[in-house]
Parts: sequence; C-alpha cells; structure tokens
Amino acid sequence: MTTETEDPDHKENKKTRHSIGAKKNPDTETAILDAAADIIAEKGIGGLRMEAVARKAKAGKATLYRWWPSRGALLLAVYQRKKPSVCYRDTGSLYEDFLHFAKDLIEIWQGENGLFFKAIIAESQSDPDVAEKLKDYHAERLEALAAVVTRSQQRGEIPQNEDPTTRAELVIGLLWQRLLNNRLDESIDEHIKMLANSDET
Amino acid sequence: MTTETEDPDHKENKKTRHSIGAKKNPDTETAILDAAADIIAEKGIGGLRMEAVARKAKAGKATLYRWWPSRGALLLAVYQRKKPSVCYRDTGSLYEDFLHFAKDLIEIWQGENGLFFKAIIAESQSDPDVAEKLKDYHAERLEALAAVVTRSQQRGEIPQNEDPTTRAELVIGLLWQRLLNNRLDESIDEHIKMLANSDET
DNA sequence: ATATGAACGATACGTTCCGTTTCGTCAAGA
DNA sequence: TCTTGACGAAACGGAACGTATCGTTCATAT
Repeated sequence: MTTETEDPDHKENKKTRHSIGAKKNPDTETAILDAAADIIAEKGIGGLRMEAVARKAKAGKATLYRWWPSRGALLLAVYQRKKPSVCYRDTGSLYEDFLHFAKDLIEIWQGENGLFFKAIIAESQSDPDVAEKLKDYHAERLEALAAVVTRSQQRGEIPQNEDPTTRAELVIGLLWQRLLNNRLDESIDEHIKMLANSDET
Repeated sequence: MTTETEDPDHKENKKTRHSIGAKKNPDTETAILDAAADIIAEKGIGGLRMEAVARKAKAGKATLYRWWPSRGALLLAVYQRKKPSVCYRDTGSLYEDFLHFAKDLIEIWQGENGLFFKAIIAESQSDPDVAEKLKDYHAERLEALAAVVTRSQQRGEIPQNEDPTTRAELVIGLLWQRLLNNRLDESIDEHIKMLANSDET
C-alpha cells in the first residue's frame, strides 16, 4: 500500500490554481512552502524531494524551479517562514542572561528546528548561496547576544575593554558544537558560569 | 574530448587485480581509497561518486559496496587514512598550550582537511554511522585537550575543582563554529586569553 | 587432489530524482 | 483586442544509485 505523499483531501482544495496573469501567484507560493513543510515533517529533511513538493502542492516543477532554483533555497525559505526567535533577556546578571539564552535556544533546537538548522549547515557546504545566508544569520545572532554582553559591561560586571562579541561567540560556539554532536541534553551550567565570570586575574 | 576520470597510465598498473581467496584483498582497498582521494582532490568532496571511484580503481561496484556500504563510510575511511593530528604541547602555560593547539588546528583545517571535516559533519546529518564515528572522534579530541587543562590545574594556574573538559569544549566549540562559518582566518587571541585565564572573582 | 566458498572485475538492470522543455490555458495590462 | 508571462501537466534525457548475475581466481578444508 503505497500511501505516497499525495494528499487529495487537503483542507484547502482550491479546485485548481491557475495563473493570475503575468505575476507570481501568492497562493502558489503558500501551497509550495506548505507542501515542503509537510513533507519535512513526515519524512525528515533528508527526505525532501523537489518532485514530491511539486506533486503535493499540485504545482508544476517549472514553477517550483522558477522561484526556488535549488533544494537549499527552498529549505531556507521554509525555515525562515517558521523561524522561531530567542528572546534576549535583561535580568541584570550576565550569567542569568546567558543561561536563559542558551536554554531557550537548546529548547528550540530540541526537535524539528534543530534538524532544520543542522540540515542548513550541511547544505551550506555544497550551496554557496545557503552558506552566505547562514553566515548572515549567524552574524545577526552573534550581534544580538553581544548586546547582552555590552549591557553587562555597562553594569561593570566584566571588563569594559574587551570586545563583547568574544564571549558571545564562545557561548554560541558551544551550542553549535553540542547541536552538531547530538549532545544538546548535556549540562552547560559550568560552561556558562565560566563565560559569565569576570576573568581579571 | 571527454577526459573523464579514467587514468589508464596509472603508476602501478598491476595488470589486473584478482581475488586472493576468501578474504579482503589489501591491494583492492588501497586502489579504492587512492581513487577516492584522487577524485576528491580533482573535483572536490561534493563531486565524489561511487561509480567513478569503482571505475577509476578498476574495481567492481559490488566490491566497493561490500566494504564501504555508503558514501559516508568511504569518506571517513579516506579521511582517517590521511588524518593529520595536532600535537598537544606542554609549554607550562595554558594560554600558550591553547593557542598552539588552536593555531595548529586552524592551519590543518585551512585547505583540504577543513573541507573534509566539514563534509563529514554534513554527511553525519544523514548517515547515523558517520554521526557516531564523528562523535567518537570528537570525544577523543576533547579528552586530549582536557588533558592539557588538567596539567594546568596541577600547576595551579586555574581552579582545581572544575571539570577540565569544560574549557576544552569551549575552545573546540569556537573552532568548529569558525570552520563551519568559513571564518577560520579571524583572530582568536582574545578568545583564547579569556579561556586560559583564571576566572575566580 | 579436489571440492567448497568467498572475493574479485565486469556489466546489466530497474529505480529514483534531477533539471529542462514543451504544451495549452488563463488573467492582467497595454 | 492582443501581448505577456505565470500557471499545471507531462514528457524528456541524463546521472547516480544500489542490486543482481556472471565467470574467474584463489585459499582452505577435506
């Protein structure tokens, strides 16, 4: 019984979707991204096939390739649409801020989002376009966390003459490493404590 | 002019390679790993095809699949055969030890080895076997660097009541992050300094 | 001496997925 | 009205996959 990825009884069966003239049909975009997300949820990211996306979205492959010329591009689009964001706290303690950030991110990464992110990192090795967007995304995250460090510096918790991104990068590096090694469940308290402490000798 | 990946004028043209009985022929193993390494050097890791490896090694696909059942397995085998290793120094200063380790690893990763390692990380997302071996490899590296930290603790440079792997993990996490983001060229001095300092407040 | 069993190179096979192309249809804008 | 360009559908050639089959070669056990 080959259930396949078909889904004839889809909720919004808009009969047939046609051209709406000489411009991109937003319904088509939605249908395609929905289909891709569904397939990923079903079969995992490694099981995402362009043909299956087109079939499930009832879209032509030509249409699919017109707007998302590669698997990586499609992957990124799906991820960005559902991208959850960590909220950067301001508890008055760098340790607490770091810890909340790290735990939030770990929680987000446990499950589907982590798989997504890992797949994007993997894809970035062969797709320069994905690599660049990943780099931007990372830089953005890094800067946001660096702002937390800057606040700590302003409070006088840690030396003011250091680059705030340094600590931020160490935090994020730890988390990347844990994610890619499937060790998100291990403790991070000691690490965070070390990174939150003043290190004047 | 389809040059192809053929190489009829290979240095050691042992006529034809045959079975040596009911056991793995080491010549075959060598030929296959050589072929894979050559192809990777030529076309990059993403251009490694099982069929091309078999063709170039003058080996049957069945033989190839018998010993390396997946692309990832083959990749790992090639990598391990050429795996360069960092030497862990003992300069009497944690900062120096860390810095040497990091700079050595960065130098190793600049170029082909970095591509290899990234490809293996990428492959580990879809191949559980590769994932496990990567995890082992990482744990091994981590422990070796933790030994450096332990020596520092014995010298009294840093507190003795902390887990030595904590600092080691932060160092390695930084480097992984840099590798995967194509930012190996950026400075790490400040980071290392921070991780080598005593952090008693 | 001989039979068994396993690895070998070679090759053919069916399958999946790729990315492109062609086709007729449809709607918006000129 | 007529042109333009997006749309779904379908078919295409090609690449690489992983499996199966073949006869050969050799070590080992009988």
